[in-house]
Amino acid sequence: MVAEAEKLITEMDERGLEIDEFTQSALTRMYIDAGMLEESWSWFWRFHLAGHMSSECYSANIDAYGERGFILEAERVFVSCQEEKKCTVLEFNVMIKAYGVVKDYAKAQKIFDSMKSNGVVPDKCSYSSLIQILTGADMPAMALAYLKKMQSAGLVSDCIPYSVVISSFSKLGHLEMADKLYREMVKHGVQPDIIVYGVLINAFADAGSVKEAINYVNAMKRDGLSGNTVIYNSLIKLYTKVGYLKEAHEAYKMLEQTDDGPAIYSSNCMIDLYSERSMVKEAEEIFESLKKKGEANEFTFAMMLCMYKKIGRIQEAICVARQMKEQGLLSDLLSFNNMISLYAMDGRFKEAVSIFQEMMKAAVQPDECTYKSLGVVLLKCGVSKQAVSKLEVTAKKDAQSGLQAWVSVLSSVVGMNVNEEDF
DNA sequence: CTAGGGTTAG
Repeated sequence: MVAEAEKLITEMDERGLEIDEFTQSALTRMYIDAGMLEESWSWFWRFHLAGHMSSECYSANIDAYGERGFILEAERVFVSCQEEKKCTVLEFNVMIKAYGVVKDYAKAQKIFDSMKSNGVVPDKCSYSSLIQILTGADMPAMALAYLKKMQSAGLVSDCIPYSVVISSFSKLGHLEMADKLYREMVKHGVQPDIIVYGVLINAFADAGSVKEAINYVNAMKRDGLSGNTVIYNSLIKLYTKVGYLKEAHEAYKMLEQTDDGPAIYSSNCMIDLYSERSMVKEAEEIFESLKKKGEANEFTFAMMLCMYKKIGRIQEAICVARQMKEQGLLSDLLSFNNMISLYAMDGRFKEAVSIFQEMMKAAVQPDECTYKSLGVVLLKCGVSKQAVSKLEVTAKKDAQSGLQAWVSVLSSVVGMNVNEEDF
C-alpha cells in the first residue's frame, strides 16, 4: 500500500513530525518490495547524508537489500557505512547473510576474514551465519575450519553449529567425518541434544549400519535423552532396510506409545516387512487401522496390492486397486505399473488399458515395465511377438512417438478410446 | 529488521 504510506509521510512532513530511522528502514523495505528501487535508495541516502544514522539502521538497510538479493545496493550501503567509520559487527553479519542469499560463498568468507583487519571481532552470529552458508552449499570441510575457530574463540555455547556441520557431512555420505566431529564436540564439553543424535542415527540408518546407529541410541540414552518419533522412524527405516522384523516391531511399539502415535511412514515400513514375509494378517491389521484413521496413502495401498498379487490373492489385490483409484491415490509410476500388471495378468485387458490412459492423463511417462505389462495384454489378444517387440523398441528409441504407437495398437486391439488431449 | 540443526518408503 505504497500510496497510503506516502500519504502518511506527507502528512508527517506537513505537521513537522520527524521521520525517524525506524520509519526510514520500513520505507526502504516497502519500496524494495514494491520494485521501486530508486525510491528506496533515495530514502536511505537522505538519512545517510543527515549523518545521524545508527549502526542498527545501516544494518537494517543492508539487510533490506541483502535479504532480497540486491547485493549491489547492500554493498553500497555497507561502503557508505564504512566511509562514516561506523561499521560494527552488525553490518558485517548482514553482509555475510547477503552474500549467502546470492550464493557468493567466496565473498561471504572474504568479508568474514576481513573483519579482524577492520577492528571488528566476529561474534556467534558471524560464525553461525558463515557456517550455515557453507554447509548449505555442501562445503562442510570449509565450514569445519570456521567451526574450529569458533570453538577456539569460546563462542560455541550449544551443539547447533556442530549439528549443522555433522548434518552436512552426513548428507554427503562422509559418515566417518560426522562421527569424528561428534566425538570432538563431546571432548570440548558441548552437550549433544536429541536433534544431533537424530542426524547421526538417521545417517547410519541410511547406510544400513545397525551397530553404529545403536551405539548412538545408547549414547543418547546415557545422556538422559529419550527417543522421539524422528529417532524411531529412523530406526524402523534401518530395520526395514536390513530386514530385522523383531527390532522394527519393538521400535514400532515405542512409537505407538507416543502422543501422536506411529507416523504413516513407519506403519508403511512395517507393512513392507510383513508383506515381504507374507505375514498377511499382521499387514492387514496395520492396513485396516490406517484406513480407519484415514491415513492410508499411496504407498500403503500399493504395498498391500503387491502383497496380495504376490501370494495369488488376486481378488483382494483388485479390491485394493479399486480403492486406490477411487481415493485418487494413484500418481506414481510404480503404482501405475503395479496396477496395469495386475489387471493384465488377470485378463482384465480393458481395465489395464484404462489405467494406462489414467497414466497419460496424469502425464506420467511409462517405462519398460509399463510396456512389458501392456505387451502381455497384446500377446493375449493375439498380437504377434514380433509386433510387440517392435513396439518396445520404438518406445525405447523415442518416448513420444513410441507412446503414440502403443496407443494406436492398444486402441485397435483392446478398443480403447483415443483421446488426443491425453498427449 | 544480524544466524542456526533432524525423519518420507513400494
